[in-house]
Parts: sequence; structure tokens; C-alpha cells
Amino acid sequence: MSTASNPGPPGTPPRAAFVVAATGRAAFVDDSGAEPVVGPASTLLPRVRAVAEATGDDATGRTRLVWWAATVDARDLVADGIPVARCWDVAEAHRLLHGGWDARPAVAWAAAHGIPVETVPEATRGDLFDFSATDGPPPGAVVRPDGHLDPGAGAAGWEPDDATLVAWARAALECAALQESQLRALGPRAVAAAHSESAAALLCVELARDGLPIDRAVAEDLIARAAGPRPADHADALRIRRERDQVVLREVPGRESTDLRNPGQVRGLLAAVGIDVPNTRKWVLEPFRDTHRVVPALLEWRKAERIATTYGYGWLDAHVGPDDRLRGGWTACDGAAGRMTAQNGLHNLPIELRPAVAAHPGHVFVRADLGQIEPRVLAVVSGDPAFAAATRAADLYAPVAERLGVERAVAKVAVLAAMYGQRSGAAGEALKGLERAYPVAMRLLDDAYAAGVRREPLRTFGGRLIRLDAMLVSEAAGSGADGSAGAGGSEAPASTAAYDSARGRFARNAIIQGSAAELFKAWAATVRATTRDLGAQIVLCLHDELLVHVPAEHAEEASARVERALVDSARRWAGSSQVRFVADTSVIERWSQAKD
DNA sequence: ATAAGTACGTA
DNA sequence: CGTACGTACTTATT
Repeated sequence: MSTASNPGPPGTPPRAAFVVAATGRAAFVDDSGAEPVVGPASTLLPRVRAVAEATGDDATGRTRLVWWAATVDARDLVADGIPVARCWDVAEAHRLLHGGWDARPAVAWAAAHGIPVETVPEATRGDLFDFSATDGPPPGAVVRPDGHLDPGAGAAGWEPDDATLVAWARAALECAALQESQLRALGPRAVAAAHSESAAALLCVELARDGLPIDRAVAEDLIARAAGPRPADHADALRIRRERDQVVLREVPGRESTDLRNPGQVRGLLAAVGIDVPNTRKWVLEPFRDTHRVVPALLEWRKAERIATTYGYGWLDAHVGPDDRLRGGWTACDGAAGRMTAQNGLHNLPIELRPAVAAHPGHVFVRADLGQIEPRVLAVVSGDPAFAAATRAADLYAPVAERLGVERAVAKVAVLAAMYGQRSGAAGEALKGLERAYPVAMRLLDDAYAAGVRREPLRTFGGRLIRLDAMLVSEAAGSGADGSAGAGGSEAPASTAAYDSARGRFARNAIIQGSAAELFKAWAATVRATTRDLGAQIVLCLHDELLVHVPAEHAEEASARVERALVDSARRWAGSSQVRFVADTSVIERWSQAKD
């Protein structure tokens, strides 16, 4: 098999793979021909730290650490607090190159080697325990005779010997080298994107380690306001729940037995007071607020019920640790456009609960959110010089409005409609103005839409593949093809036109949303790297918003570096400073103090 | 047990 | 003014 010497172009920095098996043993292998190191992960960490902390221009100072996936291989070194600056995450590079989310090592390996991914073997118990299998890799290797990576390698229950673990590390190096050359063929931006995505994946492991600082007393108080006091036992919980329900049910005498959690029964209750609705969703009920007192009562009940169930005492107990940190799992990209995701409410905490997110003693938050990021990203992706000129304003809708000769509000609706919406409706005239003023940007949106309709994949600005073949479960839920006045055929409930336009909207949105996610991650990675020496921790990433937990004495310096990081990362990401990006940055003690 | 449907929180 | 995500509860299906 390959010795995985560095096959990149001259000047490619050295790489070293660090991989960890579930047994706790790790291998550290560099591509300079040095002797591999194998042993318990904990004993290898000092060596990894030396590489991670090395500075300067010498070879070791620029070494990029390679692993299959940060969640697995970087766990121990993140737990140890090792500040890795440069890494290559094979899984994230694979997701960038090929789209989708499945990036198991065997899949990334096959794709990197040009082997059809459909032929990747399933991991079975036989791969792990049946040593007589003729199709398995030979002893001390991880590649099978058919060229596939052993699908059992890296899976649960895998117990490699040291030679196999070294082979596993060498395979990661080989994969990274192949991926880099494939990304380079897409353009230099794609290699930079892989670096940035890899840093984001590492940041995700750190986010899961550090958690979001919580003021537990305030959290308890806010929950109590919505869900009532903490129940003493199960019977108490039922009583409190009944009392919460009674506030709604007493508005409709004779219907006290309605189950408010059953939408069908709620519909019946509403019908009894003369409100006939197709469903009981919030926006359907909203117009009936003044029709009957039960409607506002029900809507208030729903908000309280949401906090009581999803963000109640159970949530607090399960996810906020004894150190008052809210923790959840993080992923560096979703399976569609590439935004970060988080679990346990970190990405959808109701605004009412945000006062409970508070810096710990001696610390503050530096909060920064990107202003109007999506139209600014459109200016970069499309390369529209006129639209880029508009981004130089702090409020880009102002120059757009001036150019179109309309009010700012009209210009804003038109831009948003062009980026997200159907190209029709109220903003029609302003949309025509956009076409004339910014033809390059509008053309990009139209082209993306058309590619989506044709099921053709596209790439974000940084090169992430947006696939339109295997996906779009959500298109069935979207738009629904209703409004069919005539009695349609008994089958074909949704027209193909509805599916086509759903794909078109998805594609148009994904290229903007996904490119914005790339810029965001580049920014976050830069903030992480440049504020570490201040004792700063990124504790939340929310699509266009960063929350950094900082020792109070370094608040101003950290703010300045967050702003600086945006200028630098935007210039690197966009390849120029033609398009301006702006952040609203403030120093606060509670997340709720953020102005909006 | 698992899946689908409904509902709603965030950007 | 679209897209994406995660979570919980109910109902239907295996």
C-alpha cells in the first residue's frame, strides 16, 4: 500500500495523522517518513501538543493534523485542552466535495479513490470478528483486496492491533492528500474551505466540551413562570399540568374534557364556539384572537406548554451540568447547504429564556452578529459589481432603494423576495428594477433556480456540492400544490410543477445560505484562533451570530479582535474586499441584553 | 418499537 | 418571505 508520502505540490505543508480507536489506543504518523508512534492516546498527547503549538516557518511549525473525524479522533486532545490550529477533517472534506452527510471513512475513502460509493460494503459483525473472511484486509492492513477500506475499521467494537492502527492513520493521510488535490482542481477557494470546515468541526468538539454558561436561578425562575413550580412528585406534576389546562378549558364550559394536546380535539372545541379552521396552527388561529377568549388563552397555553415540555425542568436537569453549562452535540454542517447544527435547544432556545444565558463571574459575553449577511454573500457569489458597491453602506438597502427610486422598505422586500421568494407578487415593480440595476446578481439567482428544477447539482462559493438528486423529503411538505380549483385526478396529489419549484427554491436558497455558512465558519475559526490567548471561548454559534465568553478585563480587546477577524476572514474567503461585511458587536452580561 | 403527522422554537 | 434545523406529543402501524 501507499507510504502516504506527501504528494502535494511543492510547498504543501507537512501533514501528520492522529487517529484514535475505541480501545483508547492512538497512532500518530507524519508524512516525512519518521517512525510512527502508537500507544494509549493519553501518552501521545504531549507529542501532538508539541506539533500543535509549534510556531514559525519551519516544517513542524506548519504541520496540519489529519483525522477521519474530529468527533472521534480529536476528542481526547480537546479534552486535554490542546489548541490545534491547523487540521484536515477527512469527513468534512468529503462532505464538501460530494455533498450529503454520509462521510464514514469507508465512504470518504471510496470517493477519494474514484470507487463508486454504492459499492462500499456494510459494516457487519463478520467484518469485525470473522478473521477467516477472504474479502477482508490482510493482517496489519485496513484496505481490502477489492480496494475498499475495511468497513469495520473505526466502527464500534473495532479492536485493531498496533500495526493496523498505524495503517489506519496512513490511510487517513492518503485520503487527505487525494482530497486536497481534488479540491484544488475545483479552485483554491475549495482548499481554504476544507481548512475552514475542518476547523469548524474541531470547534464543534470544543463547543460540546465547554457548553453555554447559564444562570441557573434565572433559568429556574423563567421556567417556573411558564410551567409552574418544580413538581414534588408525579402526582404533583399532573396536578400542575391540569391547572395549566384549566386556564384554557374554563373559557368553553361543557368542553372541559378536551385534550389540548390533541389537535383534532382542539379543532372540535374551536368549532363549538363557531371557529371553523382546517388546522390549529398558530398563524391560522392568530386572526381569531378577538373572536373568542379561548383563542388567546390557547395560544398562551401553547407557549407555556412548549417551555414546560421542551425547555422545562427535565431539560435543565438533563443538559445543564453542575458547572452551570448547557451542553449539546454540535455538527459542523447539515446535510443540505452546510450550516452548523446543535442539539438540546442550543439553536432554538425561546427568546423568553435568553435572560438565563449569562456570563459567569468575572466574565462577559462578546456578542457579534453579521448584518444583512445573505444579500452581502449574494454580492460575493455573483460578483455583481453594482451590488457589491451597495454593500459598502452599513445598511445596504439604502443605496438599493436610492438606485431603484423606492422606499427602503420596498427595496428590502424586493431583495428578500428575489433571494427567497416567488418572483411575483407585491414587489413586482421593484423586482423589475432589481433586474435592471443588478442583472448579474439576479442572473445568479435565476440560474440556481433553473439548476434546481433540472435536478442539476451546484456548488456554493467555497465549493460545497449541493445535491438535488437523493434529497428533498421536505419538498412534499412544501407548497403542497393546492389551489387546484378543478376536481383533479385521484392520483398525482402534488403536481410535478410544485416539486420542480420546490427544488428551484431550495437550490436558490442553498447557494446563498450555504455560502453564508462558509463565511461564518471562517469567521468563527479566526475568532477562535485569535482570541484564545485572552482566555476567550466561543460558546455559541448561531448561523450569523457568535457568543464569546471572555474574562471581563479583556472584553474590549476581544471585541476588537472579533471585528478584525471578520475583516480578515471575509477578505480571505471572498478573495477581495470589494464586498463589505459588517458585524454588530457588543459586550454584555446576558444574551437578552443584545439589541435587535 | 417505529414512523408519520402536527406543532413550534431558532436563524 | 423562502429555506434549514431540533424537539415533543399524538396517532397509526409494525
